Amino acid sequence: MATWNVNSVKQRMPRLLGWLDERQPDVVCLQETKLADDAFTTLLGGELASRGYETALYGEVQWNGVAILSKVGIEDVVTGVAGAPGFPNPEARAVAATCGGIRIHGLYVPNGREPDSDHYQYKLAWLKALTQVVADGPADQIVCGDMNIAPTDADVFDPAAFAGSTHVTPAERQALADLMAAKGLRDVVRERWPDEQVFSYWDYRAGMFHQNLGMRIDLTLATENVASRVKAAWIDRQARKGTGPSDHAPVIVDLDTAPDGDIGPMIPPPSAPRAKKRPTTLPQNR
DNA sequence: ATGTCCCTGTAACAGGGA
Repeated sequence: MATWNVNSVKQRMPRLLGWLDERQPDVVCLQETKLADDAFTTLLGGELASRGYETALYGEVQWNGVAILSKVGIEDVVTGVAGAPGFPNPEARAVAATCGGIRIHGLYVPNGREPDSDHYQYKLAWLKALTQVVADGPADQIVCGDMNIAPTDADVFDPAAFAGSTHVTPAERQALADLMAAKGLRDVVRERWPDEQVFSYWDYRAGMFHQNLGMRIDLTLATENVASRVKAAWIDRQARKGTGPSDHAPVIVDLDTAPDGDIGPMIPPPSAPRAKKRPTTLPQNR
């Protein structure tokens, strides 16, 4: 499964379709689609259906917008977060569905803008309501998306550069910690890369991506049942390169098809045939 | 520090959001 803030699904369509064909995820959570549901379906419905995806959409005309794409079923769809405030009206920032037996929450958490602003208070209240929804949910859950919070100082390129800014304040980090504690959620990408700089967002401006001056604010959090099935977890930086990228990279998590141990080891036994060595005469790929 | 990109509305730019 994967989560990706695409920053306009209309602008990102060629990149998104190519990426789906390349990575072939079973479930994808999209954020900042910036498209009403009827326009989303007109634009992408056929392309997604031909690839085997069903969709759960919660969009708006101009801002925000979230979606879940799934090849493994999409049941009990819920849009929005029960009990969450609007700003002042409800915004399209959350969609949940059960896909392949896992309750998936695809989220675009409010930005917060400035500490102690109305929008910042909205962000904290919204996260508190989300925490209750997740706490009331089943044992198999994934909470993912653009959380607009860097969990620790290791998740920003320079903590000093973020002094006085949102995304790193103690209150935001505490709200995230409370959300994780409510259901024992694990940050599966950080667990896989405990000592690496792994960013998911780089500002478009000033060559930030080129210099790897980014933040890790797109998270995949999993309950114990699901986290124990994780076989790989990474941020797909390739998708941030080249022409017409989003400012966010996708986060990809591979799950075993059954709880750990049920289908045997993933590493082939020594007797398994090895892949042929590549001939050394191939031209260098540069 | 605000150099980019994306949206809408209104008209080939302004203003908001990230």
